[in-house]
Amino acid sequence: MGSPGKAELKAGANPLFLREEELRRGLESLFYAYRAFTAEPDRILAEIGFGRAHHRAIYFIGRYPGITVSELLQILGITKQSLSRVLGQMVDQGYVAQARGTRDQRQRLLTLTDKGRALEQRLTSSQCRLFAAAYKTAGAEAVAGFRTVLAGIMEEVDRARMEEEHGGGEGEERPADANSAHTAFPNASAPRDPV
Amino acid sequence: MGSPGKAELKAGANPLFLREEELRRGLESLFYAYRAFTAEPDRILAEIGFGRAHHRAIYFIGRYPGITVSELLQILGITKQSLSRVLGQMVDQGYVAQARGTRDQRQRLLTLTDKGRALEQRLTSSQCRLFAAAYKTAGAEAVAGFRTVLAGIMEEVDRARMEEEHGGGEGEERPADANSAHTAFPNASAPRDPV
DNA sequence: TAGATTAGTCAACATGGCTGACGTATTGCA
DNA sequence: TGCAATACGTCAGCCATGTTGACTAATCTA
Repeated sequence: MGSPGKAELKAGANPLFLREEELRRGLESLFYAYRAFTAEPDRILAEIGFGRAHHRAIYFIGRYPGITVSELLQILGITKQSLSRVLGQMVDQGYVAQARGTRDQRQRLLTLTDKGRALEQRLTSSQCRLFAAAYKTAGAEAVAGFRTVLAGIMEEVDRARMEEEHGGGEGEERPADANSAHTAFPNASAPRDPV
Repeated sequence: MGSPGKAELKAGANPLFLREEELRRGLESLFYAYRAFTAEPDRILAEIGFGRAHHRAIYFIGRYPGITVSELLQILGITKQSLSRVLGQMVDQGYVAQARGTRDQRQRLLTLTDKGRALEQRLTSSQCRLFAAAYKTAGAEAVAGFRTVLAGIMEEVDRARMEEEHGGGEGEERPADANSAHTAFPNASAPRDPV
């Protein structure tokens, strides 16, 4: 505020200026919130020599047990070389287990070990605490708005994946043990868009 | 969902499971949204050999014209060595101008040049478009909730800075030209917490 | 005047992205 | 049956951006 270059925009109660102000506060909020969101996990991970990339992988493996490598790559949006670096460490150190797919033996179905699940829980519960506190203060209505706006910001692919998962099995019609013929990844059963 | 290790949690309509599901969807939404939020600026920046670190610096210099280096460091939460790398490039290439402080000649007050302002506008308007579309779809009420929850997630320091700035001068009682005796950074006039 | 503060610098290192090029096992189709 | 496509892994190297530590110079302030 007080930017000399935008003086003409802020003169009076210019609605364009107000709109940009409003939007800028949104951008900044997202920036600051995301930083807080990653801060505590980063500290936990640093204790064991891991980084944020490990967190992402371990989170989504815990989220979709039996997920294949290529499905995980799609979610993370990184190259297999980048993933392999962190995945290799997590397998070596006993956080992640790999099993050959039964339907397709080329696949490596990824699951968390007990050790991995413990770490994942520690990381996620830390972030959940942060969110739960914010949710409690903000109220249910604000939370609904929060999720709606985030859904509007994210890419359609990601929104679709979340919706598909949500809309999908509420109960047990999809048993997701690691060696079943399908994987737990929502989009996996029918590979509609080949990578 | 379908995690074998949480089978006991998801049996029936366990409220704890539902709560964790709800929270996890929040975590994922933030992750996906933040990625979309940075995607387009990253592409623009890559054109001119800049990265996300440049974006952050140029954004906040545009936001707080006349900001000092140490104030910018506080906002960004990085080391001066990290900042100096990107700041040096931006000064060299004529995106950012430095002026000695008049009150304190040790300070370097940072402002954007016309070239810098043009880039900043290009980056910000890209993000603003994304937000504006999401806001429009979600509605004003959702937007309020969005901002409330983000405020609850971010660190108090950042929340305070945003509030202070917002609550502060609506009009012109704080002329923020680069060589004035104070800086445009909200917390700058009274250094309440020494770094 | 002494010490604190602001800013800048050099060097070295870690993380986590990337590209490109290969190798291997397996699958699926013509 | 045989070959192309697929899934996965790996080696090598590059780049951006964060870190620590040490040190200099200018300037302000008690």
